Amino acid sequence: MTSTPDRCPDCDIRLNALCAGIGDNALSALSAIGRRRRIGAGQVLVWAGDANLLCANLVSGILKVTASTAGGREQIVGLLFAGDFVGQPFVDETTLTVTALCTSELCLYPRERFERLLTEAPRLGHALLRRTMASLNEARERMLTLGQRSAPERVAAFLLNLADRTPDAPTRFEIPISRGDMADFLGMTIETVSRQLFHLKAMGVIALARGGRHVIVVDRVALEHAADRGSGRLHAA
Amino acid sequence: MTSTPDRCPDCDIRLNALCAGIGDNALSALSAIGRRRRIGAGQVLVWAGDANLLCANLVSGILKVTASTAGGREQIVGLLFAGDFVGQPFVDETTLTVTALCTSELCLYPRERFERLLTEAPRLGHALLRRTMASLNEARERMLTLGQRSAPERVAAFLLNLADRTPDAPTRFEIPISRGDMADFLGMTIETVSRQLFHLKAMGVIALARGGRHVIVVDRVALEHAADRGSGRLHAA
DNA sequence: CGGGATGTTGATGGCAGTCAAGCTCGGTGG
DNA sequence: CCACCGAGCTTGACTGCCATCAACATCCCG
Repeated sequence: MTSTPDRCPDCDIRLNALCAGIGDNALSALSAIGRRRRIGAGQVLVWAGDANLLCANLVSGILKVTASTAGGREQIVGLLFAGDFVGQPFVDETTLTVTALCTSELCLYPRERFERLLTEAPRLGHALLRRTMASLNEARERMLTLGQRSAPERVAAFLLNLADRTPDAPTRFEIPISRGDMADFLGMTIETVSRQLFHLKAMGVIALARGGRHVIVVDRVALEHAADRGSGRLHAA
Repeated sequence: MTSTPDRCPDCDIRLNALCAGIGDNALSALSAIGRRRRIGAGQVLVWAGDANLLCANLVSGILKVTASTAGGREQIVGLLFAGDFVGQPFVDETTLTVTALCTSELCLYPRERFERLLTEAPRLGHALLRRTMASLNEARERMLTLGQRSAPERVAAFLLNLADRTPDAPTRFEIPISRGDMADFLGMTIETVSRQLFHLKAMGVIALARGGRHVIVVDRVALEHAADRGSGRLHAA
């Protein structure tokens, strides 16, 4: 028996993941096809180009979803946190690579069985639709950033996003990813990321600690201003 | 009577839009809440920031979906063609502007009623989920382009996409949007788009006609090569 | 045929990428 | 406890791509 159906009730993400509010039948069906797996930092869960066999819920940890060009440049197209859904239903060959940024725990589902469940359990499909819509909106917001915003704007907006992700302590937080990943996420280079952070620090907008990983927002208004217009931008008409 | 239920059978997009394969009950329910509307080129269907009242199927024409910065710069986050779904279910205030690029015909649904239908008609929800997943994959592909690809790569890839969209005549096609929209789509300026097209033309990869709107692909292999690596790029390791 | 919108071409400059050292910090072993 | 080591990060110098500004050409429509 790969699944212990009664592990769900005390699962950390029971209430905010896909499994929430889908009804008892769907939940036990989902539980029946799921199995837990833990993967270490840097390990790859799915390679782009592989047969698409897996979907999952991320129980704990952080994953990056990346696309890359023929030339080897990499773009992080999504960061996944505890409770997020992982995978590309309805696609036969994956186009994206999924990598753990830190030790992460997953609840894995065979893709085909998960898809079958989607047709059988409408509320599960509905819950996934909501999540997918939200991901799409997020992706579109990021298209705006990648297409139109300057380097200072990108970094400032990124920090604001992180700050808002920590509702209890919005002025002190940890950057959960390396400079390199930050660069891949924002569509720029490590050096430029570093310089922009330094610039914000020099302006007294933020302070950095713990090897640049810990951020203290000193002047939130200035940070918001930087996110909207960048430093070297023309004023709006 | 705003709806004529029997208009569906001879609708142009009956077979490839959301309405396909959702069952007769769902179809007539959808038909019952839908009403046709025609909008002219340049007209705005939805403004970002408005109350989110509408969803729709695009029956004919082309729509652009745009996001814009506080400074007024605009990014096209999606282009919609006949059969595509329009709107953001589950969101109360729109963040995106939807504009017709040419005279377009829509089948409009009040958002709330459409959402209710989603819970009542599982196959409709499932069909929308598939479409949304596809849109998300497309959005991610575009994030890669906007974040990592050079100007020559972007333009070449864009032309290839258009070519592949016309299965019957993949070497001769019309660019359905203006240079300005192309620039907003690709995250660059009108001038750069123009120059890249000229460059491809000068290299003998494409030919242009009808005021630069009509494209003939002369050397497909070269175009694919340009899309992967750009002209001025370092060779892959 | 005229005028406005759309697209092209040219000159210039700034932003961010590239290449190359140096630095910091956390971990390890002496 | 301290010296060493290496990965990750910072800083500097330089280059090049692409945005910007500005004319000019072309197309389309009345």
